[in-house]
Amino acid sequence: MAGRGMEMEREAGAAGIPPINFRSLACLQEAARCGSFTDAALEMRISQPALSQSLAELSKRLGAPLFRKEGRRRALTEGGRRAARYADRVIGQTADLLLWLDRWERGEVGLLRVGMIDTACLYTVPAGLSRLREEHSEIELNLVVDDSASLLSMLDEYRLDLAFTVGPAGEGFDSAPIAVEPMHIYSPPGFPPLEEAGAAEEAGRAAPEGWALFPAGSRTRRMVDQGLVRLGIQPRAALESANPTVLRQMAALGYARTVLPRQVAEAGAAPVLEEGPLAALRPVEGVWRSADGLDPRARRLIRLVQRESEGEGAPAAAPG
Amino acid sequence: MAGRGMEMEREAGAAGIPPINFRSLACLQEAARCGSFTDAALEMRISQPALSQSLAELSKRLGAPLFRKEGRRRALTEGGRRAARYADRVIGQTADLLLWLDRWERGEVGLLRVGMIDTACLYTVPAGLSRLREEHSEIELNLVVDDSASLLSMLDEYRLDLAFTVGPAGEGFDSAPIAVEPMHIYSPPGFPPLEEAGAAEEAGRAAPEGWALFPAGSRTRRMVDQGLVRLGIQPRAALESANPTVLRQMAALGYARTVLPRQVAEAGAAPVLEEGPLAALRPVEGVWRSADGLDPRARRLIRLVQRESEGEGAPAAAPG
DNA sequence: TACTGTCGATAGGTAATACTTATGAATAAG
DNA sequence: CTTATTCATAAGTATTACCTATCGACAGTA
Repeated sequence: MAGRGMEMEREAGAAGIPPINFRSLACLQEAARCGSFTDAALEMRISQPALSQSLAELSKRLGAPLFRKEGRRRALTEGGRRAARYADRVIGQTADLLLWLDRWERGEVGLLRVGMIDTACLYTVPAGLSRLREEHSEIELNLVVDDSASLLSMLDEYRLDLAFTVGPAGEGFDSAPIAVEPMHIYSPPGFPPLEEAGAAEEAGRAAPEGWALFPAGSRTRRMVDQGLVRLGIQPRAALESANPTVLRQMAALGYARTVLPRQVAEAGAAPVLEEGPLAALRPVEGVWRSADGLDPRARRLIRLVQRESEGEGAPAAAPG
Repeated sequence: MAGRGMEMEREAGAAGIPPINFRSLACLQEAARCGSFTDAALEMRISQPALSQSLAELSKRLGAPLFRKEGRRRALTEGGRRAARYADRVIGQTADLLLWLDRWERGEVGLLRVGMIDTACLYTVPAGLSRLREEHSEIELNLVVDDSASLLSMLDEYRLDLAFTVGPAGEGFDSAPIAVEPMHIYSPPGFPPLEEAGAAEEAGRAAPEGWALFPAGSRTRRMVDQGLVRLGIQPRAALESANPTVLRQMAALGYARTVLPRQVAEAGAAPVLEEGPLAALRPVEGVWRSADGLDPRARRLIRLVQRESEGEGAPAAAPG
């Protein structure tokens, strides 16, 4: 007893299912259809003995005779007919699975879990999402709106396949550029000019007007703060919200200055806010785990979002 | 290019179905259930590398990744989940098939096509048939009533699995004894005694009374004719019918003498016929093609028929 | 930081399978 | 009786499945 080490005793392999090969099921199917082993073998492009042996093996493994001799031909027994119907079903289901998997690989079906920041959800992505639903209604969408940091951790925990966040994404992620949003300072009408505000700070007096800003610690807030510093402004946050619409509303009501992507600021019915200088250029990216590569459905969405926002933001480079 | 002769070009093997092995589906099923390759391999009683490779092969053949790396473990992809559900279905159906085939082999389910001659249907077999339907309601019965010769040719043409006929069955058939029916001459009350009839024949006069007999050419008729000859009788057939009830009725109405199995003759409400001498011993047998062996369902039926008719006919020997 | 245990992948080798061609036996047809 | 057809068997090779041994990656821990 040389060779194949037999340390492991094998008794009830798997669930008692014998090692049936799909080819033998296809053989049975063909043989049942053709009514002849020879023809079935021709049809399957294997030799007649191969088919013959395959069916003999199958019969042995199923533990029942599938054919009986009838003249020099072989005819299905009742068990054989049943097994053939079973083979039809199984092969049909397999073909279905293969078809689905193929379409899945191509990104035509399946689940796509997308996270996005508010402005992406409000302005950048929805046109692309609509197109995706039009063109690929069989892609099931799960949407999450949150801030960039949360989205990235969800991505990392495999709770998302794709996130539209403020770049750069960082270690372990790949990304495709989607848009660059210019963020300007917006003031309510009648507010004192910005110069004066800066001068007040310099003179050691408290600036009279507060700011409505993204939450401290958020990516956007960091960019905005840096931009304002470059402009010589040290803003006092009178209100913080992750919701840019809230910020605009506060500014529009005259409570505070704010810094917003232009799209948000201009979204109101009337242009109630006065656009000040550019404070930051906020890059929005489509982000995914580099370890797993870009999900085909996500790739489709990114392409559609880029196409829909063409000319609006940055010139989009093709993803992944 | 030595070895394996490759005369046959292979292109689209079967229906494009790759050679998937059921073991690999069971591997997928277990891996999905356990959430760990190692545990799944233990569960399946194969080595971890075997399972790992089996899944890699499966993935390759299905043409889609089934798992993704998640830490040092592997987690199902969406395609993997779908494939796992598919594996569940297929393995379930296979288990069902195996179960059915097993019960089929044991003769507990399936189709049984039985042919029988009139008297068998009327007296010999029905008790056993009832028992079979009681004990094995999942055996589907197809019944045919015809004469022995027709039944045997149906048997030969694979249109029956079992026939109860007048023996002996002959070449290519096996049989089990069921009963031996004594066939007597039965005369209507008031008919001239048999001696006179025989004497009339001898004297060259036409016998005044005719006979109601089984059809010329039938097995039973041949036996009856021989029996009557041995009794010195050359019967004139006034009426022929394959239906023994018809023969009895004709005799009961006083039109003719007849030769019937005693069961048939005594079946009428009142004993209107007078039993004469024994003309033949008709053996009834359960018959099947020797080439295919006795169908398990047929075996069950034969046993039940023999048990039910115990002591009535011949002592029954166990079939095949 | 390095040590250590766990999980899965890879390498090398053997057994089991699946297929090939060549040929034989049984049946059907001329 | 001869010939053709259909499937089974035999002998040999390629492919597949599985084993043991070992490695690399990761996570927990000192």
